[in-house]
Formats: sequence, structure tokens, C-alpha cells
Amino acid sequence: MKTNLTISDIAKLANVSKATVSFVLNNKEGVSEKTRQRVLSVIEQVDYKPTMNSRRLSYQKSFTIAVVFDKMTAALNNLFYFDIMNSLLKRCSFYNYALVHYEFELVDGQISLPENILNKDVDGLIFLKDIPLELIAKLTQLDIPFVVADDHSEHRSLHTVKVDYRLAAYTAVQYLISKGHRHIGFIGNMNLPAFYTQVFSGYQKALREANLPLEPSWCYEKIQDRPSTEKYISRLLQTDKLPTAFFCMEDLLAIELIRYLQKCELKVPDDISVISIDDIILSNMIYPSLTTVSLNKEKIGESAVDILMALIQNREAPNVIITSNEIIVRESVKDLNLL
Amino acid sequence: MKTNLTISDIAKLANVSKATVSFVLNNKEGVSEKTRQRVLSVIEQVDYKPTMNSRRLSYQKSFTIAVVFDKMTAALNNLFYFDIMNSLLKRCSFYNYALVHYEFELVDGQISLPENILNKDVDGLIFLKDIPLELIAKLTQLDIPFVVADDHSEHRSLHTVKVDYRLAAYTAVQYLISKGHRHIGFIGNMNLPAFYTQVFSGYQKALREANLPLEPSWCYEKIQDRPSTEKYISRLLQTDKLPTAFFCMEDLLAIELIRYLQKCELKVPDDISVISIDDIILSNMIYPSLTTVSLNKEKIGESAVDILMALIQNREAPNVIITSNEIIVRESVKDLNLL
DNA sequence: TTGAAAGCGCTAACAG
DNA sequence: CTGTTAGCGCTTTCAA
Repeated sequence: MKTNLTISDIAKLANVSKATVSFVLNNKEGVSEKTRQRVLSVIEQVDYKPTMNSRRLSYQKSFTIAVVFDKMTAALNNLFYFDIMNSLLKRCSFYNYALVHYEFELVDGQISLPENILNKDVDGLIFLKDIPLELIAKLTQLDIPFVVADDHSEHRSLHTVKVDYRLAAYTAVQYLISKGHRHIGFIGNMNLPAFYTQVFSGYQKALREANLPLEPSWCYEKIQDRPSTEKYISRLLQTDKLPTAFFCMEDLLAIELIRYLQKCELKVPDDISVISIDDIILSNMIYPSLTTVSLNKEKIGESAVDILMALIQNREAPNVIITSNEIIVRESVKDLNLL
Repeated sequence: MKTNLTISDIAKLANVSKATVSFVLNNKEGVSEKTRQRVLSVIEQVDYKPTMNSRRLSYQKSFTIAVVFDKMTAALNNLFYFDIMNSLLKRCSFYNYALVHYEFELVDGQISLPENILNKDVDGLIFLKDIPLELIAKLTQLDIPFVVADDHSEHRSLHTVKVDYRLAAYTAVQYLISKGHRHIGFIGNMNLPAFYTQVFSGYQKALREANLPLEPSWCYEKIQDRPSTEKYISRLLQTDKLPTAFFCMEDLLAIELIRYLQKCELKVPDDISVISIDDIILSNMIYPSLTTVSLNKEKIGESAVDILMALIQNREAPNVIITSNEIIVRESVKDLNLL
């Protein structure tokens, strides 16, 4: 078990000072080509790797950023962020930053954060989905840079990566219309009011442009989980007045909807079509597979890291909005034009 | 923007030396109760948090461990490890360790690892699922502790958390039998030969004990993805000789199977029952929801971290085997006894 | 172009 | 019980 080499060892071996080695390591100028080569070759020969921890101490930076989840968020919701996380990971390693995972919690209006964040043991934070005001306050007070990805809030001073959900909704509904649907329901919830508003307004816009009426009994914004889905659908089935298609705020809702429709012996898409937004990994695994509007999750993650890096380096960091209008055509929408 | 307080500041404020403050911080003895209190109260008053990076340098440890994924592994597979990852996260924070994420890659027999691992910038590694021999060699050479969770290999010298898949398979098939099934197919693949062997042997054992024959045409071990599933099932349908139930090696396969059966207008579980192993989050979201044997993923993650911490601290670290025989009864298995 | 030396914040012998 | 001091490995200023 050989003890690790340090910069002094390299200096000795190359017959230079530690400073020179350091310059070479960091590609700084002020070193003659000859010595640089000599130093490099020593480094190469002994396979020397500088110790991050020393560097961290010197720079007073940790070279790591954290994704921080809401402890309360169901695993299910995290699922949606799976692809984004992969993209975060990639982008971090591009910057030679480590990506760590943490959770925060809001109890009785009190934010609790892991020690390593309070410590400032991370250079910055990334949140997925809107965060509570209390958290914003706390972070501002801590003076630690952060960005919120997939944020829906109107908070002006936040650094965010937003998705144009209005466009996504509009795209989805317009697709239904193009397939001959005239009776289109809306299913969602108001957990994130701003999200709801955007999506609903995209839905409305598409209907309006096609001169289609908005039928209130087909719009239900209280769908959260299995029970609420079942309640709504079973009630709707009693009225015997069904839309030909449902637009859902997000894939998870659509998947639950399809599940229950099937349970009620309704065929998707033969009896009723379903479309939504997200394109989570699940969407392609159920039957019928879900037609949906894909969000560029790769881009969301990438942008979040880019913004955060800019903040860390005190550069300009304009917010970004991801526009999404790519329909992933699968099996859950019927083409009524073919009839 | 006040500059951060250091241990010297605290020492000054409390009228003691840095050493004393350090002792207090680390709950070491050799400090009178009076001074300890005084120091603590100063720390509290100014809300002092020691800097991890200094500590890291002193200890020559990073206080972080990494989960390392195979870059080639489809996101789908990662899905299975979602719950485990959450559990890793929890357990790490219990130990006050940070959890970072990395990827490794095997190209042309060459292992490539992120700089921060080669650096020894992590105290240890956790892998989910079997890792290539090349990687084992590389890690041994690097002399960095690691544990493989959900390992199936026979590698004697590895530190692992294994799952008793034979028991799980046995449990699943036995459940089918208890529900009156006599004609039970097996669906799997040999991507991980040891995994296949274990599961298949559990399947066999259950059949044997019930004096049920093993019908080769119902056993198919080449199912990987959508195409192979479709190929097998469509061929089987032509023979008109179907089992009443299928046992699948893992949920993902079962979900794909159900998807295709439905596509072929076969009803699950009315026409054919399906059971498997894993209980991934998806299993409850499809229709019909999947009856499966749950693995204690919480425990898997926890044990992996525990073992790794032991290794890091040079303590004994016995491998652990998670036994799993808990059936999660949902909708995909029909009770033939009721007929 | 290079080297010496101080410093980053904490730990841990050692001495008192 | 407490303080002094020498590191930990790297960066960076200043002088040569």
C-alpha cells in the first residue's frame, strides 16, 4: 500500500518547486516549455493525481453541486425526474463537478436542510419542481446559489428552467383535433396552480381556435390519485355523455386514467382516446402505449447545470424556457378521420 | 456578505485554543465541562459550522461515497434501482456521508472511470447489479473499497448484498400453484446466467414439490425486449397449447408480457395469469396490476451502505443475503380454485 | 521563468 | 485540562 504521491514529490522528481508543478497542473502560463514538458512527463510516469481535497481547501470551493428533493414528494413524482437527473449527471461531469443528492423537508413552516448544505459544503443547488417560499428565503439568507428546474412559479427573482407547458398542452389538444376529435375532456389537478393555469390555457386555446365548445362536465381538475380518478370516471360513466378523448395534464394521470377505463371495460383508444404531456419512461410500457407530448428533459437538466455554473462563477445567467411541441405518437389516440 | 467564521474565531471568542474547540466539536474528552459549555455556547451564538473541506484534508478522507452506474445500462433498468437509491441516500445521510453519482464504462475491455474516482476523491463505491471482471480488477488495483448490491455472481472475494432469488421464485410459483394453476410457464433471459439459474431452480423446485411436470415449450429464456416477447408469444399462440399462468423472472418482463397478451386480445388474468419478482413501482400502475414477490429494497440499500462503511473503517463486513418471500397480491393472477 | 513561503481551516501530537 | 505547533496537499503572492 504505497502512500499517495503529493505535489512535493513531483516537484522533487522534476527538480522544480511545488509552485511550478502547480502552474503546470493548472495550465497556467509562466513556465518554460521545457520545464513544463519535464514536469508533465514525471506526472505521467508516476501517474500522479492531485488531491481534490487540498484543492478544495485552497479554492474554498467544494466543486460539487447537489440535487435536492422534497422529502415529501412521492417516489412516483421523482420518477418523472429520472431522465432529468441523468442529464444533470452528464452535465456535471462535463464541468468536472460532482453531483450529490440530498433531501429537504418542510415541517410546520420550518425548512430543514442537510448539514452539508448548511455547511456550504456544496457550491450550488438544483431543485426539480417548484420550491416553497420558506426554502427560497432560507437559501437567500444562506447566500448559496440555486436554480429551480421545471419551475412553474411567477417568482421574478428566481433562476429557473421553465417548460412552456401552454404550448405543450396546445400541441396535444391540437393533435386530438387533427385526428377528428370534437369532444375533448381535460383532466388535471391544481397542486401547482400556475402549472394548471398554463396547461388549461393551452387546452382552451386549441379548442377556441377550432371553434369547439368547452364542456365543463368534461373538465375535472381534482384528479390526484387512484381514488379521485375512479370517483370522477365512474360518475362520468353514469351520465352516459362521454367525450371521445381526454387530454391529461401529465402522463402519470393519463396512465392512471387508462388503467381505470380499462377496468371499466372501456377500450382505449377504441372507445375513448387519451393524450398527455411528459413522455415518461412508463408511457411506452403500458398497453395501449401512451401518445404524449415529449419534453426535452435532457435540455432541462443541461440548462439547469449551465445556469448554476454561471451563478457559481458570477457570470450572467439568463433563465431558460424549454419549448416542447413534439408529439410522440403511440397507441392511445384513435384517428376518427378514418371512419 | 460576512466572511465565514473559522475555528480560530471561535477559539478567540471563547478564550481557548483551536485545539480545545476542535475537541469540543468532535466530542472528545479532555475538556472540562465548564469550557466545553462556554465553547458550545459561543458556537451556538454565532452559528458556527466547521468547514468540511479542511476536515477532509486533515482526515485524508472525503466523507463521500459514490453509486456508480454502468453507462450502457438502459434507463429502464435503472428504474428497478430507484427505490434502492433512495435507501442508499437515507443511509448515507445517517452516516453523515455525501452520496454522489457516477458512471463507468467498459469499452473494448477497457474500464473507464470518472476522474473523481481515480483521484480517490470518494471513500468507497457502491454498484447496483453485477460488475464486469475488468472493473473488479481495476478497483482492486486502485485499492478502493466497494460493494456490489444485487450481485448474482459467485465471486468469492467480493463484498456483496445478494437477494435470495431462488426463494423468491419458489414463493411466486408456489403461490400460483396454491391458486390452482397446474400449467405454469417460465419466462426469462440469460443476461445474468447466475440470476437465471437461481430463479429457474426456484421455479423447478416448486413444480417438483407439487408433482407438476416441467413443460419445455412453456419455458422460454430468450425474452429481452418487445420484439423477443412478441416473437415468443405469437409463436406460442399458434400452438394453441397455452399454460394457465406465466412466471416471469422480473417485473419488467412481466409488464411487457402483459402488454403483448392484451394486444393479442388475451385477458389477464382471465385467460392467462402472470406473476413475477421485484415489485417495481410500475407494477401497480398498469392494468391489470401485477401480482409479484416484493424485494426489500430498503434493506438492500441499507446493507450496502453498512458494509461499505465497515470496509472504510476497516471493520468486519460480512456479506448479506436478503430473503424475500412476500407476495404482493394484486390483479394479475386468477384463482382457479373458485371455478 | 522559477522558487520560497504564507495560507486555506481543521486535527492531533506533544508539552505544559 | 489546555495551549502550542506541526502538518494535511495545493494555490498564489512576492521576490529573485
